[in-house]
Amino acid sequence: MSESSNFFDKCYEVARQIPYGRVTSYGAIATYLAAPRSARAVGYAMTASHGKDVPAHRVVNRKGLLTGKHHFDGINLMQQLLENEGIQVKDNQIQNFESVFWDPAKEL
DNA sequence: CTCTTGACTGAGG
DNA sequence: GCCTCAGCCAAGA
Repeated sequence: MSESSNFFDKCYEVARQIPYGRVTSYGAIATYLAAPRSARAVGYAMTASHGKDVPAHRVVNRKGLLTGKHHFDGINLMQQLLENEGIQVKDNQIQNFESVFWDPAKEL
């Protein structure tokens, strides 16, 4: 119980379903939640995902840029986590983005 | 209720 | 491909 907001919980669930070594975009999650216009709201939910079992480091914007890295404990933490999963990151930009991209609306 | 901010996205030049 | 503008949704003051 105690759901702060159903919308947030939905975002967390999808983020948790992201396979290891893969990433997705805010819009992809929003689309999967039947709210393609709520991409910013998804990012907002990720901001509150701290302390939860949500791999928010696997969620980036549509360009594959680590726009949310500043919200982690360290500026390099997000990139470190991604590289730890075998994802190459260069200057906040995920390399081979479309290869590591995981779309919940299609894969799920 | 109104205004502001934000881990976004798409369209236009 | 890059830069700029506008639209959208959710939470907080």
